[in-house]
Amino acid sequence: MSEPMKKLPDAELEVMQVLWRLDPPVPRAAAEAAMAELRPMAQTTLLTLLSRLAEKGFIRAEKQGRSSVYTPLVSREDYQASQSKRFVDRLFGGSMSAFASALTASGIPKEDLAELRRLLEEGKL
Amino acid sequence: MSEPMKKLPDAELEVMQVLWRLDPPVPRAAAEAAMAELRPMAQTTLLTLLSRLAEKGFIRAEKQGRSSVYTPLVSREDYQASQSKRFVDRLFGGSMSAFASALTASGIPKEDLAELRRLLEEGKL
DNA sequence: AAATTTACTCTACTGTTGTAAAATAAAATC
DNA sequence: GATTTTATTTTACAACAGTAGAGTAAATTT
Repeated sequence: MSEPMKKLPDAELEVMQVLWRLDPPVPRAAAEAAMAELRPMAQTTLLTLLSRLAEKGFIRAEKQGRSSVYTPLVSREDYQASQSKRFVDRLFGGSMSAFASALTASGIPKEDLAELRRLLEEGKL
Repeated sequence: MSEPMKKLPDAELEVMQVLWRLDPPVPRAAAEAAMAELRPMAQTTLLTLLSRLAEKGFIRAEKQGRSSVYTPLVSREDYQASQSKRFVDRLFGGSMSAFASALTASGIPKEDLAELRRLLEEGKL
């Protein structure tokens, strides 16, 4: 599902991650606070990124009183799924053996990979 | 291993993929031919990308007679491993359950995911 | 209502990426 | 040795990305 979804630039993805974590619609102040504790960013920078995300159709911005609230239009799950496909295709040409090797050598803790394996089992495979 | 490895832009990664497939050192003409059958690209565009990769330390360029040959300095495996870590961290915050869900919903064939699971098992986990 | 604060939008600037023509240099051919 | 071909480097340039100051408009405070 949703393969032709554009990859977001790093800074925009960070903003999406913040929005996804909060209850929509997310007031500007809440987004600002959450972003601030993630990393320092000028208010206007955040606003620019929110505008760009809205232009791209990833979020909707609405005036709520005098300030704005933001609602993700693309779910985190859909985005993660589409980017996972993209990642496996682009980097491994779809090769699962290459992918598995990379994960094993990635520095991701063995316990985590074991958990991933378990989850893949449970997940109807 | 090798977490602090910079992500390559799409076009440069395509060139690396081509180089990785061939026996090093790769003559310019061979790279050109391999790239051409992957997708159309002006010769000078390829040369620009090779220069940029050399600047970044991903490959070494040497004069062999009148033309150049190129040798990857970063292995495909190392790059794939570092980017896998980066991907899981950035997109899933390290959450294996989110990662597993995304893979399941990604459109990657179930057989492939089953194979991945199997490979993770074999891979000492 | 003047001054201040708040909340955005506009404008801007630097670096990166994708792309390739133009310029240069060296070698091969006429 | 003059000309053409080949190989690479330079230059170029638009779009995108990261960042944030300046400007503007509306609301709040004095």
